Amino acid sequence: MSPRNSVLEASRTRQRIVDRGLALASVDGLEGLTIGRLATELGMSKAGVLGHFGTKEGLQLAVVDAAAEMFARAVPQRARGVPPGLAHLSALCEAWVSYLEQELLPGGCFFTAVAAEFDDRGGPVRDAIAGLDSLWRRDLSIHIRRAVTVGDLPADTDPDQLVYELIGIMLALNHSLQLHRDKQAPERARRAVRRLLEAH
Amino acid sequence: MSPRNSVLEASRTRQRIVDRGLALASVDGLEGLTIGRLATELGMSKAGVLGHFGTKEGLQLAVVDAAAEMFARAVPQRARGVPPGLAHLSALCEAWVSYLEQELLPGGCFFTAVAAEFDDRGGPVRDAIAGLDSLWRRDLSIHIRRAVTVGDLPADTDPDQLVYELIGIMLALNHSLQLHRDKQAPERARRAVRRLLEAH
DNA sequence: CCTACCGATCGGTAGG
DNA sequence: CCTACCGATCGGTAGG
Repeated sequence: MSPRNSVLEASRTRQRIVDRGLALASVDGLEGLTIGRLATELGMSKAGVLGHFGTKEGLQLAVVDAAAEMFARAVPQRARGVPPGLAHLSALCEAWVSYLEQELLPGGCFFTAVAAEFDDRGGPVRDAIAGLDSLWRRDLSIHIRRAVTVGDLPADTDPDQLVYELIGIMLALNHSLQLHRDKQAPERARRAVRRLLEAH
Repeated sequence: MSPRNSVLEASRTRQRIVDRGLALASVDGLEGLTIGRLATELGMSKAGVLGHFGTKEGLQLAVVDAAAEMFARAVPQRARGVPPGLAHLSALCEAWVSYLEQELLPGGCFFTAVAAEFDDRGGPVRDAIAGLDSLWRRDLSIHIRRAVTVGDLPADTDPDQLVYELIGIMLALNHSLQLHRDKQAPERARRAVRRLLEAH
């Protein structure tokens, strides 16, 4: 009854596949995400799923893209109206903490999971993940330097060091939430961020 | 030529399997660790490998045990001679940083990788990982409290908060090393630890 | 978007 | 510790 869909319907189907794939991959990883399971859960055939992406790697890249969009909406776009400097940096961190706290995906932060998974491999998927992480680090670094320029942070602040420590706080947050279901973790993260930004 | 080995030979074979399994799992995860590949790399049959552990889950648990032993040798046992208090805590952190810096396993820190992998599942493997992580957190917490008692850290120190932030530093270290091959990361970690222990 | 199929590999078992 | 095998599932293709 539903072969040969219109272009619109096809793109809607593609979106459905990617959304479900993102949820599955956040739990089982991008390698554990299988075309067969995705097809079953969506009530489709494997060929129907695969047709939208060509190969499994194509599917994985589409899922990474979707995760990046979700992160962008939840964190940097939330802080858009906030004026540059320490206020903006704080807003970014707060959005970041609450993004992790909300657990929008069943398996916790997608990027933490797939970064650990693709860490030590080569290929386009790993490159996409590393590239997005680099972009985010650069984004953070820019806001830190802006806060220094404005005078909100001392002139001898080392932006890369601060980026490093902020990332650590968020990695620890995801770790505590996922592995120990520790409900105090978000508050610990906020305290750590506060202490870090005050100390500098 | 080699069926029916002696007990000693059997335990040696088992150790060979676990060691290789640990290296493979640090790269591909505990689920990506397959009996077939392990057998091929060791020049054995699949049944020969599986016989030592019964099931794949048994193999996974044995590998987790081996990783815990490796970590214990590299970190807490290194700090054994150091007197309690801040000195001991600092020694623990330095051993921890250099354990990650050395990259004894091809895939980086085994526990970071498998924690992210088994995060959101159930079962004995997840429980083993979470249990070991809890033990290590408790160990750290004890040394922090000891440093408070001795007067090396202020009386209002929150041990769990400090544990949280130390773990973040080490997670960020592994992340930077594995995803970006960042050679400055160990020095950043050391600086972060120093700042953290001085601030308290 | 489907059915029908491919070779390869998975974890695991029987039997020796 | 081996050979020989099991059903299930993997990613992917042919053809419509």
